[in-house]
Amino acid sequence: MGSPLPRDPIADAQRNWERHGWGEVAAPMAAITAIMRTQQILLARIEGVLKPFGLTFARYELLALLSFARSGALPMNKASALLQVHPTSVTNAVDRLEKAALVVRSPHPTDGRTTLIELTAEGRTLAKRATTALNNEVFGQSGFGDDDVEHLIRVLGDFRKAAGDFTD
Amino acid sequence: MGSPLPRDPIADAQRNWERHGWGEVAAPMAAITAIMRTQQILLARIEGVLKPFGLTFARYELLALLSFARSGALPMNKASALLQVHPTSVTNAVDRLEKAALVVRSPHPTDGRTTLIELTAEGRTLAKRATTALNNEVFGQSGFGDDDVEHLIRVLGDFRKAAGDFTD
DNA sequence: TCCAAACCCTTGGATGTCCTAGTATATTGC
DNA sequence: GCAATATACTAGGACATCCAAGGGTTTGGA
Repeated sequence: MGSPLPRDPIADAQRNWERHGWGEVAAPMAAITAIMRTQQILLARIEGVLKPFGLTFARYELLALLSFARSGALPMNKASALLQVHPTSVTNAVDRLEKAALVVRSPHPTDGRTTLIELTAEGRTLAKRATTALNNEVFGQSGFGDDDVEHLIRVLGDFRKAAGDFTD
Repeated sequence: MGSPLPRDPIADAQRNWERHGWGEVAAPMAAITAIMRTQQILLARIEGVLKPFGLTFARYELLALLSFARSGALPMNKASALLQVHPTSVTNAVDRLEKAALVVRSPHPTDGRTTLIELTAEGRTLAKRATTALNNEVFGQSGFGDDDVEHLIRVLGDFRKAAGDFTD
């Protein structure tokens, strides 16, 4: 999107915060802003790897989730809960995946309100290939050291738990 | 969006990765997924605080950036570079901020290609009020410990630098 | 039994992000 | 000096996310 900046804009923001008497919260502000930016970078990498497969991250996540379900199928509301996104986002993703013949919608056997999302054979194959690509090109080269990875998992796990993501 | 899950879905994903022979990259995958989810949570909190001000995070960031510029004005391309977003995203944000009379577009004095974004008095006031709210309600209660904040700033800073965000 | 409340999914709308052009203005190089 | 290249912004389109509403299905209490 652009060439590297001469200075870290987030560090600058932190200095600005301190300069304006908000020193107390300057560091958390910087950390949070860094998380936002890191997410943006990671998402771009992931989308870049998935593009050749005709997938976006949202669709890939759903595909991967289904591929781990014992039966290869999940109710939409279950998928929404596990992916932690709004139900309408799942509807959107399923619409597109279904058009691509990677999943199929089927009625729930006992609950007429519920719709099951089912992986097709092509969907399962594509999920596997996409996962391999992501593992090789993104997760396997994250750039984070092993210790930092462990630390991130712990710190962000605590944060997510405190935010009400899960009980455990 | 939903009640807490009984188990951490990211930890489950990590176990699934290991179970499928991708143990080498399971941890980075979990860390990256956690970053994505954490960003989602933080963004929701921030947007919640900004909503009463009629602002979104994208618009607030631009407003805050301008409020720190010495002259209260910046060329659009400069803003795009500093915020690390696509130029069209800045166009979009400026359109809306201008409709709200928080900024004004003005021609660059010497370069006819460039457009300056200028903070209005209301824009400056609103930026200040919104910043106070964010500091009190989000950054001041991030939930991250001081040590974790320092660690995040360092680790994510290294990551962003390696990703080519800045030279420094 | 039966109706109200709860739940599930979808549609429509608002935002934001990116990409791909297209237009206008500057700079460069011959 | 002028053409070719580079830069700056914007228009249009594809996607994703959320919220608000609406229609169908279940559940539960009177």
